Amino acid sequence: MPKESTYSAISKSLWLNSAMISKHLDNSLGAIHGIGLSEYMVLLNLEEAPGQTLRRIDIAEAIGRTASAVTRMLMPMEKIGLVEKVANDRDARVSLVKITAAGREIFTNASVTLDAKSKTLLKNIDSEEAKLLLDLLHSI
Amino acid sequence: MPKESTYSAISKSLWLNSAMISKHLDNSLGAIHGIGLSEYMVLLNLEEAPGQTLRRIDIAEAIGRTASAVTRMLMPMEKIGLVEKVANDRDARVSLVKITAAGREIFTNASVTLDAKSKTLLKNIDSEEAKLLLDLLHSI
DNA sequence: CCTATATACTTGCACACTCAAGTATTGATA
DNA sequence: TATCAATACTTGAGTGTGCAAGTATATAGG
Repeated sequence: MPKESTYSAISKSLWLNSAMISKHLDNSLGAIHGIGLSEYMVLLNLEEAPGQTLRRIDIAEAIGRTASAVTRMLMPMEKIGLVEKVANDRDARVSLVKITAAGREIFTNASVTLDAKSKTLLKNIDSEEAKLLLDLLHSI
Repeated sequence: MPKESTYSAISKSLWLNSAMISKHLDNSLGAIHGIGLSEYMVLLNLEEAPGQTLRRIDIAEAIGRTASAVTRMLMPMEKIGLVEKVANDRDARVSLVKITAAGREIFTNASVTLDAKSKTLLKNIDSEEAKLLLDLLHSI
C-alpha cells in the first residue's frame, strides 16, 4: 500500500470534521432559530454587504452553492420575512436580495448561538492554536 | 455588531473550505473511478479494518453518516462488486461488510487520484504547514 | 422461561442540493 | 439595427441524506 500523503490526509480530515461540526451547528441553529447553517451564511454575507444587498449569484459564490440552490433557499426565507427582493434598474435580469430588520435580528441571535456552540465543539483547541488554524484555513 | 470569536470563524471557514474541497474531490473521483468521497471513505475504513470487514454501524460511525445512509450507499457498491455481505454467526442482527479484490483495486487507484488532487487543491500550504494543519484537525 | 429493553439494521418520507435545460435580458459586433 | 453570445436567474428531474417508524434479534431481570 502506498504511503498516503499529508495532503490527502488533510482532505479526509477536513471532510470528516466538517461533516460532524456542520451537523451539530445546523441542528443547534435549526432548533433555536429555525434556520440552517446555509441560511445563516446567507444572512452573514448580506449583513456584511454594502447596502445589505447582494445579487443571488454573488450569494451562491460566497457560500459555495449553485444559483439554483440559492433560488430555492431564498423562497422560504423571503416568505418568513428574513430577506426581501429588490429590483435592479440597471439590469432587469438581476433580482437583488436585501436583509430585513427581522433577518438582522435572527442573524444577531444566531451568531451568539453559533459562537457558543463553536467554542464547545472546538474546546480541545486553545486560543493560540485557534488563531493558527484559522490562518491556515484561510490560506487554502 | 458583536465581535465574532475565532472559534465561530473557524466553524465557518471549515464549512466553506470543506464544501469546496469535497466537491472537487468528489467530481474527480466520480469522473475517473465512478465513486464519490463517501464511497472512498467506506473503502478506506474497510481496507484498514481487521479482516477487511466491518459492521454497517461502525462504518456509519467512521464516516459520520447515519445507518440508513450506509445501507443505501452499500447497495450499489455491492451490486458492482466493491464489497460483499458476510454473515455474523454470533449475532444474526449484524450483516458484516467486506471489501472485495475489485474494491481494493478501485481503492488503490482512487487513492492516487485523491492524493494528486489534494496536492493541487492545497498548493498554497507548504509541507511544514500541512503537518501542523493536520495535527490541529486531528485534535478537534 | 418471559417479558422488557437495547441493538442492528431497513424503509418511507421529506428536504436540500446539483445538473441540465429553459427564459429573459444585456452587450458586443457585423 | 439585427444577430449572437454571455449573463442572471428559474425550473424539472434525479441523488444523497436524515429522521422516524418498523422488523428482527439479542440481552437482562424477574
